Amino acid sequence: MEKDHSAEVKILDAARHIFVEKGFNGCSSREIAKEAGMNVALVNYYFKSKENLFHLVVSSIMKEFAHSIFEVFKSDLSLEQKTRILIENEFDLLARHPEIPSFIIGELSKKDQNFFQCLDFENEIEKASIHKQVSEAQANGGMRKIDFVNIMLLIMSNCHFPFLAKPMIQTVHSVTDTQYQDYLKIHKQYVTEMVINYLFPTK
Amino acid sequence: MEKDHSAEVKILDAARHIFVEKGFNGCSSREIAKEAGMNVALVNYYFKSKENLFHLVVSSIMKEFAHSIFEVFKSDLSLEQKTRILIENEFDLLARHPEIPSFIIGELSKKDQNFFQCLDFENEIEKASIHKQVSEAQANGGMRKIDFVNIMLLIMSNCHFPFLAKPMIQTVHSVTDTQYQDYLKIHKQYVTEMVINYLFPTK
DNA sequence: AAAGAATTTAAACAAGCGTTTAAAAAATCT
DNA sequence: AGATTTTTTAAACGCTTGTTTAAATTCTTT
Repeated sequence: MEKDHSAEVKILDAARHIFVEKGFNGCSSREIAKEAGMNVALVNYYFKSKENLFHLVVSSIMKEFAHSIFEVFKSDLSLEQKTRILIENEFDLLARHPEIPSFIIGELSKKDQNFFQCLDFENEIEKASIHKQVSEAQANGGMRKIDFVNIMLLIMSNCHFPFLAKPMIQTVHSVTDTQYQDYLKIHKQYVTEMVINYLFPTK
Repeated sequence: MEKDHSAEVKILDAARHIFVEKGFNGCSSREIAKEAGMNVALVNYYFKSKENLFHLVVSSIMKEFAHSIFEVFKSDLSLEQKTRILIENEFDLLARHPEIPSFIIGELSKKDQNFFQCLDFENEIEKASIHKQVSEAQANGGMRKIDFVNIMLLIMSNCHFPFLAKPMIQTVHSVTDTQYQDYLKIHKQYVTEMVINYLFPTK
């Protein structure tokens, strides 16, 4: 028999919203249940525990963000084009979910690291055979010889940090939300140019 | 009369250690008091409330990091040299306190932004007259014409994110602590070269 | 040494926490 | 329609939270 999922989904949506806004320790099961319009006991009825619900929320968010990256890895493009699209996609995705990076960073720093190894991103990277494409490009001089981890670190640093540091920058430089949007828009262009120039120097 | 500060300092040190490790909502006043070897009531006797103690801890941390930056701003060097030293200093400071960025980012995203405006960084920036130096360098073609906020965003992104993303990268790429240290060491060189090349293109 | 102020303590406060229970309500099946 | 299972509910569980109180202790001053 099929059960009606609406209660489960309502709780999951509310949990995602509240966990992201306040963190695991910054909210209560009752608060999540209230936002979902449900009784407190239903949280544990459907999801066993607050911790388990949190685990599900974080996993689904990380999969969403990882999917966006792996789609580009798997596409049939040059590495330079992949880099451009990667930056474009990250800025777009982050503009739609600007609060996610600080949530992930903040929560992941408090939990043990083995907590999310089940997602198995290494397998996905392998399937996209992006390592091979990088090695070949570096062998024929089309790309600067840098380890793949450092390449991803360079790209992701420049995409994610502007969103992570938004509250910081706004405090330090007295910037409004609208002004910050403008900074982000032009910043994407700077980042693209800087990273491409560095990774593909012969161009 | 002078009071003995040892109890106050012990609590402040314990608070900094535990707040940074577990976040404001991730620890209790009793836990802080226990680490300081004091009675719970002393936390409120000396610091009025947990929130106020937290405020003091965050302010002192942010001043420490800001000081390191303003020292470079105020020095008598070219912008290119300042950029090099800024990156060098940030990587060194972060290597000594790798858990601070994720603490600041994680906690600042949950609190209201006016919370820390009392630190008045804008005044410090003004005193260092860094804006003037940038304008002049950009006028005579020595530096790419980018707003100061975007310049700082470029530099800080590449310094801080590698420390923010450490748990993430280690999960995704199965990297040990020692291996990650090596990635960081070489990454500092990449970042310096990339940022300098981009901000001072004629060199 | 006595008096007064500052510090430290154990105990208690109400409130909120995650989770469980057992009964009520709704839905499903025969 | 009656029986059975699934979903929802209110209430309670023991425990921890930040904070306060009032008594005990230590220190300082006279």
